[in-house]
Amino acid sequence: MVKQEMQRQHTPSMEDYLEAIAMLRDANKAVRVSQISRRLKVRMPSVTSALEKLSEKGLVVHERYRYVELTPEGESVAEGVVHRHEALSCFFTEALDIDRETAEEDACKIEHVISPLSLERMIKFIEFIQACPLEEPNFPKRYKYYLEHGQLPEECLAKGLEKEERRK
Amino acid sequence: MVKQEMQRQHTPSMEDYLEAIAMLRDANKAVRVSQISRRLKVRMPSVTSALEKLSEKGLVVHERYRYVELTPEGESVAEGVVHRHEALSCFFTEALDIDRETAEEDACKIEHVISPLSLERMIKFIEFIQACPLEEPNFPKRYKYYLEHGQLPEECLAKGLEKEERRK
DNA sequence: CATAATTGTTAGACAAGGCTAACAATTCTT
DNA sequence: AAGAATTGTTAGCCTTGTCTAACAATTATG
Repeated sequence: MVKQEMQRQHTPSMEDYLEAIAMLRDANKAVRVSQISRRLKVRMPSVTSALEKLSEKGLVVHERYRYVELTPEGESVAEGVVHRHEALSCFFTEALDIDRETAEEDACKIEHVISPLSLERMIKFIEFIQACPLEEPNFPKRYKYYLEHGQLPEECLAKGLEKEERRK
Repeated sequence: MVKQEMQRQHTPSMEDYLEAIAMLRDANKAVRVSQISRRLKVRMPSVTSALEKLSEKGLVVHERYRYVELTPEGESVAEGVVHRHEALSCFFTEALDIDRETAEEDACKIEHVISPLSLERMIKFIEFIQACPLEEPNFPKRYKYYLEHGQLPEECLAKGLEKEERRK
């Protein structure tokens, strides 16, 4: 097998459709064209034509005028997108202390382009700051202080000074 | 003034062209169509037609068969893109310990879609971990340990146990 | 300086992914 | 169950951004 540029299998647009279908199905029961249209803020004809393409690729099942379903393969693609979305949005809210709305917006864009490695590291990062118990006030707390006050909290400054002292 | 969806002014493609022009100019002296073509891995006619569009928008100056220059406005747009790129790539390498190549690739994609807030927070984050001197082994060091070994370093585990003990 | 090599442009094709207008099927309401 | 309301589809158009092929200008070289 020749080593070739492993390029993303599906376009951002197609990923958005798959993700929307998966999430609507999880929330409700049967997925309709109109719902996808509303959720993605595109007109219904755009949905119809996207579904046709996804059908051809074997990712969804859609008979005219009927509900939409994911095939097992479509399911697994959607799962991947949703997973990336959730990891990203969690990283933005938990690690960077971004508001939920902005975090969601950014996740929606970035989920289509981020590398597996970077995603994995963000997940590891969250695990790490959640697991690592060293000191209180701990890392996220000190970080928030820095965000709010534009400078390090007392205990950091103090330690910083100590260090400088020792160096003399 | 009516509140309206503040949408990104320029497409990812246009931003890529502006960024490439700025960086080529910084590296060399005069920017040619062929250089842009090579750097962005698109064919020359694509460059020509992109330059025409950017000209119409007043972002570049380009007379047929001659060098390409940025207008002051093009300059400032390019500066923004380059700034986002550098902040992102720095965040990936410094904060998440990603290799330079992957960091660059991700930065190239994400620079077109990230919100100003998330970008600002990433910058703040880097400043913070670089400035905060609390303990050694410090945060980035402990994080790397976690990456390599899949579990927290000794001193974290110890602290974690202490905590649990106290709770009994 | 004449011609070869390189660089750049034009013209035209094409794919993706949106849209509107018009029509068709389905579902709701009485 | 018949008409009204809703939902979905078809047809066709538009923009963006790429490409190839063919031609034109510029630059380099013997």
